[in-house]
Amino acid sequence: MQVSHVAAPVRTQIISNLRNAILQGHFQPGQKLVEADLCERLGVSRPSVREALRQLEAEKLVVITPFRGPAVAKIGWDEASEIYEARSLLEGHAAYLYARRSTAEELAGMKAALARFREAVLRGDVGARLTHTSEFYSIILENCGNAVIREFLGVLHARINFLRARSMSRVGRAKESAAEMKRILDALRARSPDKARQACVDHVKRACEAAKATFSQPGAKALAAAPRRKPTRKATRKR
Amino acid sequence: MQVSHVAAPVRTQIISNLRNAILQGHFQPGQKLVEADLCERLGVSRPSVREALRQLEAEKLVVITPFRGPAVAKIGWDEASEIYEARSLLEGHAAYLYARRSTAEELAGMKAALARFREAVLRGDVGARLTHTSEFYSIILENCGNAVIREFLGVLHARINFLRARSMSRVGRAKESAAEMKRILDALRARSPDKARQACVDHVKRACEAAKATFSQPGAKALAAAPRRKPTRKATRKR
DNA sequence: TGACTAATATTGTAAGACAATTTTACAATA
DNA sequence: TATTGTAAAATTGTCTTACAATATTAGTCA
Repeated sequence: MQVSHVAAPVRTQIISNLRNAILQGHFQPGQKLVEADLCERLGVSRPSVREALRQLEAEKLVVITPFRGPAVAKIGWDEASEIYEARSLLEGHAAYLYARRSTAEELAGMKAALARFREAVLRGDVGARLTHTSEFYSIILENCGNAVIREFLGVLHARINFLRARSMSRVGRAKESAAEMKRILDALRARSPDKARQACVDHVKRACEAAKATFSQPGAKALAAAPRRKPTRKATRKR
Repeated sequence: MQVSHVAAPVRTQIISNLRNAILQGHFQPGQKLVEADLCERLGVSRPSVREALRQLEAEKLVVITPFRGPAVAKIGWDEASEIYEARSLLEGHAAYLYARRSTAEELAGMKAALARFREAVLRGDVGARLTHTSEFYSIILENCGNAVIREFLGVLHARINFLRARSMSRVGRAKESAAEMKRILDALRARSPDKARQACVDHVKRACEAAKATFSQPGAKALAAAPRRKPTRKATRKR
């Protein structure tokens, strides 16, 4: 047999590195990603970097404009709104499906994740809040029985990650969030698909509203700004 | 003559070519895609081909196994079933959204597409059936107001394209399909979001059942199987 | 026949090169 | 000064070549 464990190909690591860097906000939305820079920073060749960037482009985390190169995807409220809508639909359905399939162990795991989340709220640890929210949700997604939906949601979560971080950093929203998660868990315990869906939809709706609020608040400017392209002069170069 | 809009990077064309070739069944599911072959056939370099393959991998049309290379994605019934489930959810919601936004022109366009579809059914033109079904649906998707949902559905349609072609090739299913599309159109004309959603969900459900039938029928074997290695021997020169 | 080893094919990754294009810097002009 | 046009620099798109790592095939031997 194949001993495997050859570890991930370089390209895979590049993808992980860049994705994490983007999700953790080490790159600002809209920031240009110069290929040569990435090569040097990661110590890999340009073809490898380019292949990785294609993949991230497909995930919508990176936008590549011909001859202008790749940049971290920038998201406006209109697009974020669409994402929340799709998320609501898919996440609600995942919970609907999962309500009939949950096991005691899994529910215990969700309870534990929720407890850790509450703890993080009290502790004021924003990063941990996101981590434990993800733990909570991933139990639903991993076991809902539909990998297609799970993967779509993974992509959507990544795209609005920075919004989640922003709204989750407010204690009020975090506490609300905990209550909503509790309702989801209760519906799952009751094995009620419809209630689980509704609880999820409600949760996403609240999260959406919280995220929307951050779009018109101080501190959001850095993310929303930078719409400046060329002032007025456009095509004049046909030479 | 530089016609401005050069905007056609080689890679983009490679992606289109390969995607079309896969969707039109020029490559069998499971078939290996040897990079050197593709380079020669398309007259491009290996890095370009590899970048294109990454993108198609992200769309799930191609599966790349480390050190074994890319192959056309093969889909089993379990996975297809998940896709139909997600499609039902998203397509239903798209119709729900669109019911409130439709214009007279668009509805006329859908009517025309449906007429062309019926014609294709009578004519026995399987290719045209798919084309016009897509026309019909794309009007809904393009105007439903949610690009995220639209793009997801585009990916899902591509993944089960061959199933649609298979089930659509049966006159019985095609006629049924026309009736279901008519119901969708009627619901849209009535501007009834809930009815539109239901009509779409029903349509997808029937399509799913029809597709399932083809999985256990003669003729399906060629698609499910394909463990055959191509004894092709093309590379044997220059060293 | 079956297992083991060598030969071959293919992929993963790197490095270098060059044309196409954008971006920036700078000079010229009103 | 502000604006416009041009040249230089930077960056991307693509190709070529190269080689190590791995998988696949062929061949050998018992």
